[in-house]
Amino acid sequence: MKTLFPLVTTDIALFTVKDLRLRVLLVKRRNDPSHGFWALPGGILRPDQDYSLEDSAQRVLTRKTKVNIPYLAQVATVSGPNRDPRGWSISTLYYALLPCNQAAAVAGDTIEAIQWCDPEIPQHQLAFDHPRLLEMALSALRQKVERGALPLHLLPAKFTLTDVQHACEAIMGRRLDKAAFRRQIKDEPALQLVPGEFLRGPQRPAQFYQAAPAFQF
Amino acid sequence: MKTLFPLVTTDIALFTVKDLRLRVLLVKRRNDPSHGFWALPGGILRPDQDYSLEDSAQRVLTRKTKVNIPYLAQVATVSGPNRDPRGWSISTLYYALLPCNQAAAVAGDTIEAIQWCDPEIPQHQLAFDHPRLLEMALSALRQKVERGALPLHLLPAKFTLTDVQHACEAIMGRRLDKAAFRRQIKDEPALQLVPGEFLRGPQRPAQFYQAAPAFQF
DNA sequence: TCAATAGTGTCTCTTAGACAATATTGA
DNA sequence: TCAATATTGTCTAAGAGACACTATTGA
Repeated sequence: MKTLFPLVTTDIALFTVKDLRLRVLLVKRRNDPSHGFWALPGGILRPDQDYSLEDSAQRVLTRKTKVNIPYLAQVATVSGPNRDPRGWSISTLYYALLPCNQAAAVAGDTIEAIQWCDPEIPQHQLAFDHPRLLEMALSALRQKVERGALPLHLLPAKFTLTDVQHACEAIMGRRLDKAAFRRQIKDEPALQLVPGEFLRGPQRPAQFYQAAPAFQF
Repeated sequence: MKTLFPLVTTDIALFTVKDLRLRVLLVKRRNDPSHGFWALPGGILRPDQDYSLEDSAQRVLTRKTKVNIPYLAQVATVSGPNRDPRGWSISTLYYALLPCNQAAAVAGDTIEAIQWCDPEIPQHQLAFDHPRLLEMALSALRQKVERGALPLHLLPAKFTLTDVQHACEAIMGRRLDKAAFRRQIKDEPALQLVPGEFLRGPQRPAQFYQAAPAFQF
């Protein structure tokens, strides 16, 4: 009964930063619809297994990519009779952040391949309305950082202030002024100095920081 | 099969400004579940009638209150097995704006009564998770105005700059500085001066403005 | 010493908030 | 003229951006 119950799904834009560049995870679909097309990872809600849409997104992501995600944020819900060939459907979109050092995702069930792509220069034609979804997710992430949130979920457990700045620059797609950036985050309670720990190299050592225990992006 | 298909609904926080105070529309439910309780207006998605969730919200609102709404904005989608006694459900929340001079809504089908209430001092115990939904909707509306958007949908076709300021003050719940407010909106393309038209009274006349044709909140 | 990056200081310009001054009407 | 509200001007403090300066290490 396509017209009685809509298809309820979640889609996730999983972001990471590799080599100072923002990347989003795309998957190549093994099954219909859109078999062989690239898309954002996503899947159908299972009320018998999921406690919420966010829970469903988490489960779908784990099954498709074998990675566990520390942070999910809801972006929006799209809907309509034509966005999925299977009929009237709604999809709740999330974006997620993954530290670069955990981004060794592998293809899981129902997936032919995965790839970390530049979210602004799509090298694949995306299935369904996923071009628009990716745009919405990136925009939501940027707005959050624009408003001063620190994307610490993209970083390893210990990081330098320069690392934080580089992550923000990768997200925003532009260079940030070092002094202004540090002034902004100077009194940020999310940042905890790790006493006595420094990143060393052939230059002045950089103080290590960590996310505060209660930190939420 | 409650566990196979979730119940898909929309809920709407419809705001207006009466006598310089922000008000939200609440309805008293005539049917189960939560018969006799007050709640945000909302209803079940009908894929055979609705072209989108927003369309569904619009339809539900028209049926319940006999008012047609010029603006709907999606806030978020909530979900889970326990938020509605009928079983696993999802609800997409919208907020909407209605000009004060069109706020003569009447109770429609499935509604016992309606009331315009202070969204911050609930005089009724709300059904389901609607206290939280109302809080989310109000917060989303305030953030939008905080970022400089002008809630012209709350105003009649022609209005003065003081009217705009009063609407913003009602939403934000605090007084705004007149000079600063006018500086901010001075070059706002959404505002069009109506030449030669003034609000007159026992004081200096106030210039009338209207929303630009392409205006979207 | 030098190269390289960390971290800080300074200057300017913009803007928000507070507050005051001026403008224009009807009565 | 007066009361009342519209509209504009001024002062100050805070913050962002640009840029340069100092600090500290390994080699």
